[in-house]
Amino acid sequence: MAGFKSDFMRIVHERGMVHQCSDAARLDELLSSGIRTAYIGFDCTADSLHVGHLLQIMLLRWWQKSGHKPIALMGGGTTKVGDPSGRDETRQLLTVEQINANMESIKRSFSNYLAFGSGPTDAIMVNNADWLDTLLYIPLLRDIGRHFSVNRMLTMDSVKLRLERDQPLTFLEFNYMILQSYDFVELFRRHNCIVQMGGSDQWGNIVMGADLGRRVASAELFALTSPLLATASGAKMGKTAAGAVWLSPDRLSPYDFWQYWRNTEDADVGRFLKLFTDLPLDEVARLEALQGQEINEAKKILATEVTRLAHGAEAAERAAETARRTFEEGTRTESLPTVDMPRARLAAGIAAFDLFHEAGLAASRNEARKLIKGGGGRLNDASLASDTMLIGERDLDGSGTLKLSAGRKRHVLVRAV
RNA sequence: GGAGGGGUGGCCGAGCGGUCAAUGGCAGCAGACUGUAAAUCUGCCGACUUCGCGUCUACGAAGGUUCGAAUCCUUCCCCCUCCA
Repeated sequence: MAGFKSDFMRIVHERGMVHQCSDAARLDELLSSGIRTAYIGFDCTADSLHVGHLLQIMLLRWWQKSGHKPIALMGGGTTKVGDPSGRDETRQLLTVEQINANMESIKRSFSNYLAFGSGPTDAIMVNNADWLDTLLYIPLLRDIGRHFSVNRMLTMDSVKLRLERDQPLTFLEFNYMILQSYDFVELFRRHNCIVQMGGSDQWGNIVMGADLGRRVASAELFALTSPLLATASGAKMGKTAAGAVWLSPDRLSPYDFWQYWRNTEDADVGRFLKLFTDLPLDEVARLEALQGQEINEAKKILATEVTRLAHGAEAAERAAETARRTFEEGTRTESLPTVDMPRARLAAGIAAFDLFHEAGLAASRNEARKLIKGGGGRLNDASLASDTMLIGERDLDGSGTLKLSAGRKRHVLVRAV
């Protein structure tokens, strides 16, 4: 691992972003002798990327910062097939409309991480539907299919694991790796792209693409994968009560995104700083050495840095400030999530459990009751004794708002209008 | 096409005529302890509710038997295994 000549290989290895690389020495050589192009493919299965994609995006970011050209490939075509990797069940088929809508929505997330344009190291975005949609079956079989050994395909983890676990695998999904391989070759032909990166579960698919490139285009192609991430206590990255940690602000507010990182386990702080921020390694070393309560400073920096990349500096500062005022000063801030409530209803009084439900702190009235009965409901920072207690105008502060909390971390302002 | 096995709450997995809204584990939420951490302990964990051992919806789908079915029967759908 030591002794890489190229910035990219040195940086991503130092930061622990690499799981496997097909020929690290040769790739290092190529990267130190000119501008190279790499791509990562992103499925359009949801309308937002999430934390699980972040490491891949950071790889592209370092690729570009190291003086090379990144391609973000949108899987407009491959999503119609569905990647069987790492799944026991067939993905639900999405309609073309859904896929296109998802793709449009996902595109926006990249702008903060990559500089797009037409210069030599500017990032570009392409859609594999552009070439996959019009493929003809027989020509594809004759030109590409003959290079694929079913024997070998059956040994690929994505296929093998399904079969070993007696889970069904459709022919449709079986074809995914062929299309992904085709993508790699197509991007080599169109953009002289020589590297495909991705998560470690993509290793097999990527290597197949590299092999195909060698056979049909005499291309020297490389695979580089990132490790599968879990938190120190073993949970998969990026899951919270509300589901995935989305990168789109429409799905998850910058404040909640910031909070996700602020709540990182102690043992993960250093690793996450290396993986998900641009901070120099000596700074990371200093932060992760902090002990006890002091490591909270490192978590705040982590949260703000990651949020800055995802949502911009302004949103990150605002989230940090909101959190500081809320948690450290215990004061109320306008920037907490706010729900409007007609003044007339407050004047009449609203049962506590109703208000918690309507404010979005509980999924149902029942859940709100249980939350409050269990001692987790707070009004203006004071614990609520009864779930049926009426909340009304007298609980408003000078500016006409009151604060509800579910537990210590989730807060909502209710504003009389 | 034939024979056998199976489809249970977010996931895994018990139940196999009533006491089943359904054991247990995981995940999740809340409380205690803390540092907005981890670990640990405690409570909650289908919806509604006049909060009551009340009502409704749920055990692949549709019918049926029964006072009563997740549990039995029939048909259908889907999955797995073996045979052809």
